[in-house]
Amino acid sequence: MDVPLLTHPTTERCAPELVPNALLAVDVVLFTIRKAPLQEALQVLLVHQRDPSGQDRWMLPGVLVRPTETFAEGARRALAEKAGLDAATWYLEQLATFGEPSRDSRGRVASIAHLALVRSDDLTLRPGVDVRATEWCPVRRIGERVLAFDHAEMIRAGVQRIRNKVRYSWVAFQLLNERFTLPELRAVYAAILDPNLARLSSGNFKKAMRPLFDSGVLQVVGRAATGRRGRPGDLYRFVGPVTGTRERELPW
Amino acid sequence: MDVPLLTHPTTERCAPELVPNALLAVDVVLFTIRKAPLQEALQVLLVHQRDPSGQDRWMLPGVLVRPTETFAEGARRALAEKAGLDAATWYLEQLATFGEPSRDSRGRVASIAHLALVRSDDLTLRPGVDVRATEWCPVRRIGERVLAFDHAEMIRAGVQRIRNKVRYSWVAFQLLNERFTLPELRAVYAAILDPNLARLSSGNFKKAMRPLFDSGVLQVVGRAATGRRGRPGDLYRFVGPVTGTRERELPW
DNA sequence: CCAAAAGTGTTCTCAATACACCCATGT
DNA sequence: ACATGGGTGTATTGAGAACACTTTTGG
Repeated sequence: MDVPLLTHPTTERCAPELVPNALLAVDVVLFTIRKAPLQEALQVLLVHQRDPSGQDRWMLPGVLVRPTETFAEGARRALAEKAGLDAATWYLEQLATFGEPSRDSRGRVASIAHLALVRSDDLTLRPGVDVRATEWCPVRRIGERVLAFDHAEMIRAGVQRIRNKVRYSWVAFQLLNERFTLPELRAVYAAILDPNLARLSSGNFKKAMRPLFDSGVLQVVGRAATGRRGRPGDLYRFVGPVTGTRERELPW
Repeated sequence: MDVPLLTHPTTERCAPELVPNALLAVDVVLFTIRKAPLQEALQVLLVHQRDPSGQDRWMLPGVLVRPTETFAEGARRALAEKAGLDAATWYLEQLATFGEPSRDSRGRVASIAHLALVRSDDLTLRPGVDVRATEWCPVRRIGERVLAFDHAEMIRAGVQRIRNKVRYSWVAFQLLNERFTLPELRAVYAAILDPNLARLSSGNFKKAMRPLFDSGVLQVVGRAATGRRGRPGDLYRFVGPVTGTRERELPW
């Protein structure tokens, strides 16, 4: 709630300047799809940094929120400062807030975890000043990493969120280039939901995307370059709103 | 993030006690189903209180988070202190965090909005010390109320959350008594999702609940009392976990 | 006896899957 | 030529909706 617990009706009437009781932070769970076996294609950005105990640990990129910036601005700044990424136009949404009283030894810290998605992986990671290293870690291998704070929990929440969201919304396109083929799109769904999905026939997959064609948000824009074996796929472009949702949710 | 932005490596090595930069609060969107026309059966708890500008306004029950309590504990305390409700066993989950830099004139306040559900409405509301009045407001009528802060937005988020969640999880039972009839259960779904759902035949509704009977989480425990017109329905009991989810999500 | 409400069973429809077939490319 | 992978069409199955029918209560 937002009303002072000051039971003293002293400085009533207008803005009595309350005393801050906590630290606000943002952490970002940034996912991308990278060229790897389907099982490990979905990857998350980690940074190697000193944690409060003085140990070097893997953690999510994050910063303390400035007094005048929004959470979203803070999240994008975290990607810029920690990994040299310009996330100005990337998909970003709030995930959940983690604030167990004991989560940080230095005081009460509440961290607003965010989920971010980036198209393709042709990015150059540039570790920030206080960052020793940056890396893409396959989500399936997160268990092998020891993460600082409750960041493992944040990543779990992020995976759960994107697994749900990809089934009823259009966020999958945020993980693809401007122009893409249906097999590439299928690979995104397979990497996020279920590798077995790759075995689904291409015809049935296209039929599942039928509503998108009918509503015109998926448009043919050419033919894929010829380089791999077999017939090259058609190229498509997604022209719908980022926040759009499907009428019927996918059955997988 | 959780690492100090203190670029000075002064007090490095262990817990340098950071300076709080914000106020943490929790607000609760408490829903219940009350005896009213289906359109207005879903209602939310509001309290009448003085806001920072000195005006009396309707708002959600909320409190500032204490240094040693969790967000959930704070949320339950808000219901206790503002409306005299013992929410110790009620369903409660985090919704989202609202923290626009300008949302409170008194400083940077981040409020972690929570969603709570309570079975039935045989509760006695007891306004807290700084509360002028408490009331259940039909969600459909929220537009008529002028709410403090961004609490209208919080309620929108709460409605959206429960509309989604009721379709793939078992939270609907949190809005019913221990023993209930299928028509009562149908009324809950109709009140939350779509009043037209009440026209769905009882047979089809039971078929939609088929998986719950098969898995044994819905058990017959008797026959409803005879008082209304028509045949009384069977009484059921829900014995599944609160956090359980459906395999297949409801088609409505 | 009739109307109203709860519960049962059957039919119809439509969408998801499986599968057979056609097309384009590299070897 | 043929294997590989993309794309199109058709048949089959299974779940949801509509509806007819039985049961139990109050008027």
